[in-house]
Amino acid sequence: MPFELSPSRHIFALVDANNFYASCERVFDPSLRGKPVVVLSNNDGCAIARSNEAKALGIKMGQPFFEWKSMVKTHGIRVLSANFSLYGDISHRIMEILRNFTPDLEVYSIDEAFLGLEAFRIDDYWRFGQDIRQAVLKHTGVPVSVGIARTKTLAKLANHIAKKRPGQDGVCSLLAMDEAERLMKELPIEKVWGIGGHKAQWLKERGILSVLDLRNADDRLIKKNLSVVTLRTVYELRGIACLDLAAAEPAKKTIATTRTFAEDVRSRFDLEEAVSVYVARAAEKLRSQSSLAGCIQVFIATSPFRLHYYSNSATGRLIPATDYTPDLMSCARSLLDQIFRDGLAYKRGGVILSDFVPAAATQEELFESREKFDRQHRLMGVVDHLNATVAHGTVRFAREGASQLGSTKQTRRSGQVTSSWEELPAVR
DNA sequence: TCTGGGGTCCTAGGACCC
DNA sequence: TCTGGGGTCCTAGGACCC
Repeated sequence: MPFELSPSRHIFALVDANNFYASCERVFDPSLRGKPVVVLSNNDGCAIARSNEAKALGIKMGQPFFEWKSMVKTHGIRVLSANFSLYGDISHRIMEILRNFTPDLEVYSIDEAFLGLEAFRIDDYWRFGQDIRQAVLKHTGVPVSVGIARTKTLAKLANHIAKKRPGQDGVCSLLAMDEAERLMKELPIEKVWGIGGHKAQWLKERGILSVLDLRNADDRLIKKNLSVVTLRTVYELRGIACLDLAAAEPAKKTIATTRTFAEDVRSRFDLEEAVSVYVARAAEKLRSQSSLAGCIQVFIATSPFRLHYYSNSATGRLIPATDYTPDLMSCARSLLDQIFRDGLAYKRGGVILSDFVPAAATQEELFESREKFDRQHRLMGVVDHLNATVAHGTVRFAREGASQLGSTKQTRRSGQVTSSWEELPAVR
């Protein structure tokens, strides 16, 4: 058997912010409250967060801006470029508040976390959920919803109910199984964590329509056709925990920096500049988790929405594994040579690092020059420190260029109110 | 005209080996 | 008509997530 079959004795709470990016914007600009708010992706391309008012207008997640631009004036929609440093900062504060409720905390994404509660004696879970909501709202201004249940998948479902069902007041517990069954009967399967469009379609064609149907589905049918991942989901719906709380953040196995360019890039030189910027950024992330990369991949592509789409990538091995930006840039440049074709209008590009080893591990190949390695390591340490403490981009490599080629367009961004002294809000 | 970015896990199928 | 068998390792691509 792949996992234990006994009912879970865990208790999970999933805390998830409501319309997180839109709510963050409202914290520092009260004039956004009560109005439809939409936050845009890089290059102001498409909607990545919507307030409830904007959702009610029919603007979809991921929908391109130009498709609903005409509604902005008529409905008074407030449109903003993404301000990720602000969201990251507020996210961090929320997680610290949640840590006061339990040390068993898994930060699952920028706007949600699982809490392990089985170690506590809690008489009224609904009340407990309300306490969490009020603490986060009071200290950050961001509204959150809380779902409580015996498995992570059920806690996710509970959170969905907490958000959508009137009268829940933002909290829902599925600890009482008969109540859980009643609600499952009403919910369609695509609301389940792990059931995407493809699997939902397949299941519906076989008459499995509600969450309750899925919970009662035949194990063999699920495993044979939809893999063990979905079988695990079905077990979780039955209250059998297959997913544990991951309190420690695991090191990443791949690190990517990819962008859609603000404008077409045509020349080999300009493309190299853009790729170098992405290498520098990816290498910085690599060093922040103390890894060395053994593999680097570079890709470039023209617009997939135009004729004659071209997309290609090249992969190189790094021997020995490294986190040294200049070496990564040299390798990226020769990879770019392999895939660059003249005469095309490039619209996207990126760098992906993988095959990591811990930076602390003894590098057998390094006996040639331990000293050189140490020198490089110190240099990168200084660069990272300056960019982290003074301002990002304080120190750059010549190959990154001085122009803004390959960078993104953000014409509607709110201020750096929490991360820049100059823009700190004044209270009167 | 205008269409995001960064991850994880699993599976199928090819290469290779004995 | 008939074309070994079984194992491992690796990679590309699919599906899903936020």
